[in-house]
Amino acid sequence: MTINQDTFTGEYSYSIDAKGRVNIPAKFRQSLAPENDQTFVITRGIDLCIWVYPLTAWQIIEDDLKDLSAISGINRSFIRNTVRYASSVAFDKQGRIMLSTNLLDYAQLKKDVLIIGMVNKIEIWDPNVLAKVDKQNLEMDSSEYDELADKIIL
Amino acid sequence: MTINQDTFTGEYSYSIDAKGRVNIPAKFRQSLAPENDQTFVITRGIDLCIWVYPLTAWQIIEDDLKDLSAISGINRSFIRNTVRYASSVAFDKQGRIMLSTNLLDYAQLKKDVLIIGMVNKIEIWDPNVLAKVDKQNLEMDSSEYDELADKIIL
DNA sequence: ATAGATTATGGGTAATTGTGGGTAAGCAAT
DNA sequence: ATTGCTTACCCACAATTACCCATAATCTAT
Repeated sequence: MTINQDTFTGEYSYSIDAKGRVNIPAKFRQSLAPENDQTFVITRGIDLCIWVYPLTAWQIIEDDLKDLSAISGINRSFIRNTVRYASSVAFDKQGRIMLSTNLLDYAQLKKDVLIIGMVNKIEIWDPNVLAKVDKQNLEMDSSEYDELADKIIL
Repeated sequence: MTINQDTFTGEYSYSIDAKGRVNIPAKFRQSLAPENDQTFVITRGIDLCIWVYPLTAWQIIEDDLKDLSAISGINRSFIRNTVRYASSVAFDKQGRIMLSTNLLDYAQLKKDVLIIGMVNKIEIWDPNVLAKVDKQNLEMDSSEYDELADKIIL
């Protein structure tokens, strides 16, 4: 049973094969709405990871970007960096997608990867890189964190 | 007769079988509202235990998380840490759910477990770990406890 | 107290999943 | 056109998971 259409949770460890393919966890594939045509959009994350969106979710992001004024320099560079590395990929019969060397290099991916559901998108991490980021976050000021936790009652 | 839909009380002792399955107490299953489709969401607790939510309760948490913008770094790490270890599981014809090795390790579960109703969610504990936590709490200053007593009238 | 139903737990089998590799089709450069 | 390289589409297999049935223990109601 899936939680919701086009939403993803959980952490899975997978491996990239010699051809640069990774499996998308079966649970994630099953929760992908049929309108997406078994297609994701992959791009650079803000963190050192790869972001994976359902196709239709990405289309909405594109529409939002269109509304940003191009006069602001910040807007232009934000648009450029978000869209620049994005490409759509359908998964094959075994449920795998191909990752470009560009994205592999950016996220410093070798063989083993962690795939993490981030509710509306998916992240693909190198385990060591993520561990480092986790550690940094722990050392950060936690007051903002507590504020968030106050709003979202577990 | 159940007290309320999607609320859980009481303590039960169960065992995990060789395949990593635990039975959800019949009383808990019966009080689970039909909208949940016999499905729970299991994740790491803040304490060293597993938290088990009714599906619909978890969906509310997810919806709140969806409203957080991924541009803020603190939001990203909050979402990641909240959702990372969560996955949905439906119980089988015998009323059991499967626990991932990740969660089993985190909660230090061996064979025997204690399943405790926590009103809106369920906790799964290793008996020894829980005993240790109970003991620590007893040794703590009881002033906070008294504050709570003001708010909730038993 | 007894019979019948329900519940907890164990195990067998079929289906799914993750992973590896093969081969043909497309593309670029010579 | 030919060569070399990359990508798309198959097939294969081991391991895991889902689904079914069985049995013993416990509970329920008369």
